[in-house]
Amino acid sequence: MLEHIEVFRKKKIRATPQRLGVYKVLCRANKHLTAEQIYGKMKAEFPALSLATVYSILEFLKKSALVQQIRITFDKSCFEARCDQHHHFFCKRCKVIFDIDIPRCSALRKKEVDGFLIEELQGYFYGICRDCKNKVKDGRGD
Amino acid sequence: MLEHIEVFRKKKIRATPQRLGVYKVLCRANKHLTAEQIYGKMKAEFPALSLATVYSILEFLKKSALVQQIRITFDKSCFEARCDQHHHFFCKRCKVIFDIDIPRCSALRKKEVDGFLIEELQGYFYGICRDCKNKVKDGRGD
DNA sequence: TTACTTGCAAAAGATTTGCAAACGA
DNA sequence: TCGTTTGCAAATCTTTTGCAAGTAA
Repeated sequence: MLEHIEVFRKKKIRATPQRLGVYKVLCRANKHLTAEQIYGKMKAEFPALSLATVYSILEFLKKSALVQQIRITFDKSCFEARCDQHHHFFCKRCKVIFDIDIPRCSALRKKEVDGFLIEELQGYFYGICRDCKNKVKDGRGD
Repeated sequence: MLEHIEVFRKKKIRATPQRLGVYKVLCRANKHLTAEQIYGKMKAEFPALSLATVYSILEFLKKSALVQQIRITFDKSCFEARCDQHHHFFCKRCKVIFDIDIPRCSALRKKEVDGFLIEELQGYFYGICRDCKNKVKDGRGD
Protein backbone atom coordinates (compact mmCIF):
# COMPACT_ATOMS: atom_id res chain seq x y z
CA MET A 1 0.00 0.00 0.00
CA LEU A 2 1.27 3.41 -0.94
CA GLU A 3 2.41 5.58 1.93
CA HIS A 4 -0.05 8.39 2.49
CA ILE A 5 2.44 11.02 1.57
CA GLU A 6 3.08 9.26 -1.71
CA VAL A 7 -0.60 9.45 -2.53
CA PHE A 8 -0.41 13.20 -2.02
CA ARG A 9 2.71 13.56 -4.14
CA LYS A 10 1.18 11.63 -6.99
CA LYS A 11 -1.73 14.02 -6.99
CA LYS A 12 0.59 16.98 -6.59
CA ILE A 13 -1.10 17.96 -3.37
CA ARG A 14 0.81 19.99 -0.86
CA ALA A 15 1.37 17.64 2.06
CA THR A 16 0.75 19.55 5.25
CA PRO A 17 0.75 17.62 8.54
CA GLN A 18 -2.92 18.40 9.12
CA ARG A 19 -3.97 17.16 5.70
CA LEU A 20 -1.98 13.98 6.11
CA GLY A 21 -3.49 13.63 9.57
CA VAL A 22 -7.07 13.80 8.31
CA TYR A 23 -6.31 11.40 5.51
CA LYS A 24 -4.56 8.93 7.80
CA VAL A 25 -7.37 8.98 10.32
CA LEU A 26 -9.88 8.19 7.59
CA CYS A 27 -7.75 5.48 6.02
CA ARG A 28 -7.08 3.80 9.34
CA ALA A 29 -10.60 4.05 10.65
CA ASN A 30 -11.74 2.44 7.42
CA LYS A 31 -15.25 3.60 8.14
CA HIS A 32 -17.47 6.64 8.09
CA LEU A 33 -16.53 9.46 10.41
CA THR A 34 -18.03 12.87 11.03
CA ALA A 35 -15.85 15.98 10.93
CA GLU A 36 -16.21 16.16 14.69
CA GLN A 37 -15.00 12.56 15.10
CA ILE A 38 -12.00 13.16 12.88
CA TYR A 39 -11.23 16.28 14.87
CA GLY A 40 -11.46 14.26 18.08
CA LYS A 41 -9.07 11.61 16.82
CA MET A 42 -6.53 14.24 15.78
CA LYS A 43 -6.55 16.41 18.87
CA ALA A 44 -3.86 14.39 20.64
CA GLU A 45 -1.38 14.78 17.81
CA PHE A 46 -2.47 18.31 16.84
CA PRO A 47 -3.45 20.18 19.99
CA ALA A 48 -3.83 23.44 18.08
CA LEU A 49 -6.06 21.95 15.41
CA SER A 50 -9.34 23.68 14.77
CA LEU A 51 -12.57 22.09 13.60
CA ALA A 52 -12.85 24.68 10.85
CA THR A 53 -9.56 23.43 9.48
CA VAL A 54 -10.84 19.88 9.45
CA TYR A 55 -13.83 21.01 7.40
CA SER A 56 -11.64 22.94 5.05
CA ILE A 57 -9.29 19.97 4.59
CA LEU A 58 -12.19 17.61 3.99
CA GLU A 59 -13.51 19.94 1.31
CA PHE A 60 -10.10 19.98 -0.28
CA LEU A 61 -9.65 16.20 -0.14
CA LYS A 62 -13.09 15.78 -1.67
CA LYS A 63 -12.08 17.92 -4.60
CA SER A 64 -8.89 15.90 -4.88
CA ALA A 65 -10.95 12.71 -5.00
CA LEU A 66 -9.30 11.23 -1.94
CA VAL A 67 -12.32 11.45 0.29
CA GLN A 68 -16.03 10.97 -0.20
CA GLN A 69 -18.81 12.67 1.69
CA ILE A 70 -22.08 10.95 2.40
CA ARG A 71 -25.25 12.15 4.06
CA ILE A 72 -27.27 9.08 4.81
CA THR A 73 -28.92 10.54 7.90
CA PHE A 74 -30.59 13.91 7.90
CA ASP A 75 -28.50 15.42 10.65
CA LYS A 76 -24.87 15.39 9.62
CA SER A 77 -22.31 14.35 7.03
CA CYS A 78 -19.84 11.50 7.21
CA PHE A 79 -16.59 11.12 5.35
CA GLU A 80 -14.60 8.14 4.21
CA ALA A 81 -11.33 7.55 2.38
CA ARG A 82 -12.87 5.44 -0.31
CA CYS A 83 -13.84 6.89 -3.64
CA ASP A 84 -14.75 3.89 -5.73
CA GLN A 85 -18.43 3.43 -6.38
CA HIS A 86 -20.27 1.63 -3.64
CA HIS A 87 -23.37 2.18 -1.59
CA HIS A 88 -24.34 2.58 2.03
CA PHE A 89 -26.62 0.94 4.50
CA PHE A 90 -27.83 2.63 7.64
CA CYS A 91 -29.10 0.42 10.45
CA LYS A 92 -32.07 2.13 12.04
CA ARG A 93 -31.49 0.16 15.19
CA CYS A 94 -27.77 0.43 16.00
CA LYS A 95 -27.27 3.56 13.85
CA VAL A 96 -24.18 2.14 12.19
CA ILE A 97 -23.36 2.82 8.55
CA PHE A 98 -22.16 -0.14 6.47
CA ASP A 99 -20.66 -0.19 3.00
CA ILE A 100 -22.52 -2.33 0.54
CA ASP A 101 -21.54 -3.45 -2.88
CA ILE A 102 -24.17 -4.45 -5.38
CA PRO A 103 -22.07 -5.66 -8.25
CA ARG A 104 -24.65 -6.93 -10.69
CA CYS A 105 -27.27 -4.33 -11.33
CA SER A 106 -27.45 -3.02 -14.83
CA ALA A 107 -29.70 -0.13 -13.92
CA LEU A 108 -27.09 1.16 -11.53
CA ARG A 109 -24.41 0.95 -14.14
CA LYS A 110 -26.07 2.87 -16.90
CA LYS A 111 -24.35 6.04 -17.82
CA GLU A 112 -27.46 7.50 -19.31
CA VAL A 113 -31.17 7.20 -18.61
CA ASP A 114 -33.78 9.06 -20.63
CA GLY A 115 -31.19 11.46 -21.92
CA PHE A 116 -29.95 12.19 -18.42
CA LEU A 117 -26.22 11.83 -18.04
CA ILE A 118 -25.42 9.98 -14.82
CA GLU A 119 -22.02 10.77 -13.40
CA GLU A 120 -22.47 9.48 -9.90
CA LEU A 121 -24.86 7.45 -7.84
CA GLN A 122 -25.31 7.27 -4.12
CA GLY A 123 -27.49 4.38 -2.99
CA TYR A 124 -28.68 4.85 0.57
CA PHE A 125 -30.30 1.76 2.04
CA TYR A 126 -32.14 1.86 5.34
CA GLY A 127 -33.13 -1.09 7.45
CA ILE A 128 -31.90 -3.49 10.10
CA CYS A 129 -28.42 -4.92 9.96
CA ARG A 130 -27.69 -8.60 10.35
CA ASP A 131 -26.58 -8.43 13.96
CA CYS A 132 -29.58 -6.43 15.06
CA LYS A 133 -31.91 -8.69 13.13
CA ASN A 134 -30.50 -11.76 14.87
CA LYS A 135 -30.82 -10.12 18.24
CA VAL A 136 -34.48 -9.41 17.62
CA LYS A 137 -35.06 -12.94 16.35
CA ASP A 138 -33.47 -14.42 19.45
CA GLY A 139 -35.65 -12.30 21.66
CA ARG A 140 -32.68 -10.28 22.84
CA GLY A 141 -34.14 -6.84 22.50
CA ASP A 142 -31.01 -5.05 23.61
CA MET B 1 -58.43 12.41 -6.92
CA LEU B 2 -59.33 12.42 -3.27
CA GLU B 3 -59.78 15.84 -1.71
CA HIS B 4 -56.88 16.60 0.58
CA ILE B 5 -59.10 16.65 3.62
CA GLU B 6 -60.39 13.21 2.78
CA VAL B 7 -56.85 11.90 2.74
CA PHE B 8 -56.44 13.22 6.24
CA ARG B 9 -59.73 11.73 7.44
CA LYS B 10 -58.85 8.33 6.08
CA LYS B 11 -55.65 8.42 8.07
CA LYS B 12 -57.49 9.79 11.12
CA ILE B 13 -55.26 12.84 11.11
CA ARG B 14 -56.56 16.01 12.68
CA ALA B 15 -57.06 18.39 9.80
CA THR B 16 -55.78 21.78 10.83
CA PRO B 17 -55.66 24.54 8.20
CA GLN B 18 -51.89 24.72 8.42
CA ARG B 19 -51.45 20.98 7.90
CA LEU B 20 -53.77 21.00 4.95
CA GLY B 21 -51.91 24.04 3.65
CA VAL B 22 -48.53 22.32 3.73
CA TYR B 23 -49.94 19.21 2.14
CA LYS B 24 -51.73 21.15 -0.61
CA VAL B 25 -48.65 23.17 -1.44
CA LEU B 26 -46.64 19.98 -1.83
CA CYS B 27 -49.31 18.21 -3.87
CA ARG B 28 -49.80 21.16 -6.19
CA ALA B 29 -46.12 21.93 -6.63
CA ASN B 30 -45.62 18.30 -7.55
CA LYS B 31 -41.95 18.70 -6.97
CA HIS B 32 -39.33 18.96 -4.25
CA LEU B 33 -39.58 21.95 -1.97
CA THR B 34 -37.55 23.05 1.01
CA ALA B 35 -39.27 23.97 4.27
CA GLU B 36 -38.43 27.57 3.53
CA GLN B 37 -40.07 27.38 0.09
CA ILE B 38 -43.22 25.83 1.51
CA TYR B 39 -43.28 28.54 4.14
CA GLY B 40 -42.94 31.16 1.42
CA LYS B 41 -45.81 29.74 -0.59
CA MET B 42 -48.06 29.68 2.47
CA LYS B 43 -47.35 33.14 3.85
CA ALA B 44 -50.06 34.83 1.79
CA GLU B 45 -52.78 32.55 3.07
CA PHE B 46 -51.36 32.19 6.59
CA PRO B 47 -49.72 35.47 7.60
CA ALA B 48 -49.16 34.27 11.16
CA LEU B 49 -47.52 31.04 10.10
CA SER B 50 -44.13 30.29 11.54
CA LEU B 51 -41.32 28.34 9.92
CA ALA B 52 -41.03 26.20 13.04
CA THR B 53 -44.60 25.11 12.50
CA VAL B 54 -43.83 24.13 8.93
CA TYR B 55 -41.00 21.95 10.16
CA SER B 56 -43.19 20.41 12.82
CA ILE B 57 -45.96 19.70 10.31
CA LEU B 58 -43.50 18.17 7.87
CA GLU B 59 -42.23 15.89 10.59
CA PHE B 60 -45.77 14.87 11.38
CA LEU B 61 -46.70 14.28 7.74
CA LYS B 62 -43.59 12.19 7.32
CA LYS B 63 -44.65 9.96 10.17
CA SER B 64 -48.10 9.76 8.62
CA ALA B 65 -46.54 8.62 5.35
CA LEU B 66 -47.96 11.52 3.37
CA VAL B 67 -44.68 13.26 2.76
CA GLN B 68 -41.17 12.13 2.03
CA GLN B 69 -37.97 13.90 2.94
CA ILE B 70 -34.89 13.72 0.75
CA ARG B 71 -31.42 15.10 1.17
CA ILE B 72 -29.78 14.90 -2.22
CA THR B 73 -27.60 17.96 -1.71
CA PHE B 74 -25.47 18.48 1.36
CA ASP B 75 -27.00 21.75 2.39
CA LYS B 76 -30.69 21.25 3.02
CA SER B 77 -33.64 18.88 2.92
CA CYS B 78 -36.44 18.81 0.39
CA PHE B 79 -39.91 17.43 0.82
CA GLU B 80 -42.43 15.98 -1.60
CA ALA B 81 -45.95 14.58 -1.40
CA ARG B 82 -45.05 11.28 -2.93
CA CYS B 83 -44.30 8.25 -0.84
CA ASP B 84 -44.06 5.43 -3.33
CA GLN B 85 -40.59 4.16 -4.00
CA HIS B 86 -38.71 6.14 -6.60
CA HIS B 87 -35.35 7.78 -6.90
CA HIS B 88 -33.91 11.20 -7.49
CA PHE B 89 -31.62 12.89 -9.92
CA PHE B 90 -29.83 16.12 -9.18
CA CYS B 91 -28.58 18.14 -12.12
CA LYS B 92 -25.23 19.62 -11.18
CA ARG B 93 -25.71 22.30 -13.79
CA CYS B 94 -29.22 23.69 -13.29
CA LYS B 95 -29.50 22.39 -9.70
CA VAL B 96 -32.94 20.93 -10.32
CA ILE B 97 -34.08 17.68 -8.71
CA PHE B 98 -35.93 15.20 -10.92
CA ASP B 99 -37.82 12.08 -9.99
CA ILE B 100 -36.58 8.95 -11.66
CA ASP B 101 -38.12 5.54 -11.82
CA ILE B 102 -36.00 2.52 -12.46
CA PRO B 103 -38.59 -0.21 -12.64
CA ARG B 104 -36.54 -3.23 -13.56
CA CYS B 105 -33.63 -3.65 -11.25
CA SER B 106 -33.63 -6.76 -9.18
CA ALA B 107 -30.89 -5.56 -6.85
CA LEU B 108 -33.01 -2.62 -5.88
CA ARG B 109 -35.98 -4.79 -5.16
CA LYS B 110 -34.38 -7.24 -2.83
CA LYS B 111 -35.71 -7.16 0.67
CA GLU B 112 -32.60 -8.74 2.06
CA VAL B 113 -28.92 -8.66 1.15
CA ASP B 114 -26.30 -10.58 3.12
CA GLY B 115 -28.65 -10.89 6.06
CA PHE B 116 -29.34 -7.17 6.06
CA LEU B 117 -33.02 -6.34 6.05
CA ILE B 118 -33.70 -3.53 3.60
CA GLU B 119 -36.76 -1.50 4.42
CA GLU B 120 -36.11 1.51 2.28
CA LEU B 121 -33.83 2.72 -0.46
CA GLN B 122 -32.98 6.20 -1.60
CA GLY B 123 -31.14 6.32 -4.89
CA TYR B 124 -29.49 9.67 -5.45
CA PHE B 125 -28.17 10.16 -8.96
CA TYR B 126 -25.96 13.10 -9.85
CA GLY B 127 -25.18 14.32 -13.32
CA ILE B 128 -26.41 16.53 -16.13
CA CYS B 129 -30.07 16.58 -17.08
CA ARG B 130 -31.30 16.25 -20.65
CA ASP B 131 -31.93 19.94 -21.20
CA CYS B 132 -28.56 21.00 -19.88
CA LYS B 133 -26.84 18.28 -21.87
CA ASN B 134 -28.46 19.49 -25.07
CA LYS B 135 -27.52 23.07 -24.34
CA VAL B 136 -23.90 22.07 -23.93
CA LYS B 137 -24.00 20.01 -27.08
CA ASP B 138 -25.43 22.91 -29.06
CA GLY B 139 -22.74 25.17 -27.78
CA ARG B 140 -25.24 27.18 -25.78
CA GLY B 141 -23.33 27.36 -22.57
CA ASP B 142 -26.02 29.29 -20.73
C1' DT C 1 -63.72 19.97 27.27
C1' DT C 2 -59.21 18.59 26.44
C1' DA C 3 -55.48 16.79 24.30
C1' DC C 4 -53.17 18.28 20.42
C1' DT C 5 -51.29 22.25 17.55
C1' DT C 6 -49.53 26.60 16.64
C1' DG C 7 -46.62 30.86 17.08
C1' DC C 8 -42.86 32.85 18.93
C1' DA C 9 -38.36 33.42 20.49
C1' DA C 10 -34.50 31.43 21.63
C1' DA C 11 -31.30 27.53 21.32
C1' DA C 12 -28.83 24.07 19.15
C1' DG C 13 -25.85 22.07 15.97
C1' DA C 14 -23.34 21.76 11.63
C1' DT C 15 -20.80 24.23 8.52
C1' DT C 16 -18.71 28.52 6.50
C1' DT C 17 -16.25 32.86 6.42
C1' DG C 18 -12.80 36.55 7.09
C1' DC C 19 -8.52 37.58 8.39
C1' DA C 20 -3.92 37.57 10.40
C1' DA C 21 -0.19 34.56 11.43
C1' DA C 22 2.32 30.47 10.14
C1' DC C 23 4.19 27.45 6.88
C1' DG C 24 5.56 24.20 2.84
C1' DA C 25 7.88 24.01 -1.46
C1' DT D 1 10.09 34.31 -0.81
C1' DC D 2 5.32 33.78 -1.71
C1' DG D 3 1.15 31.84 -2.46
C1' DT D 4 -1.24 28.55 0.31
C1' DT D 5 -2.93 26.81 4.60
C1' DT D 6 -4.06 27.10 9.41
C1' DG D 7 -6.23 28.79 13.73
C1' DC D 8 -9.50 31.49 15.70
C1' DA D 9 -13.69 33.75 16.45
C1' DA D 10 -17.68 35.07 14.81
C1' DA D 11 -21.30 34.47 11.49
C1' DT D 12 -24.56 31.80 8.95
C1' DC D 13 -27.95 28.60 8.03
C1' DT D 14 -30.97 24.85 8.92
C1' DT D 15 -33.54 22.62 12.21
C1' DT D 16 -35.20 21.89 17.04
C1' DT D 17 -37.08 23.09 21.53
C1' DG D 18 -39.89 25.05 25.36
C1' DC D 19 -43.79 27.13 26.52
C1' DA D 20 -48.05 29.84 26.58
C1' DA D 21 -52.07 30.62 23.89
C1' DG D 22 -55.21 28.83 20.52
C1' DT D 23 -58.07 25.29 18.35
C1' DA D 24 -60.21 20.89 16.14
C1' DA D 25 -63.08 17.26 17.30
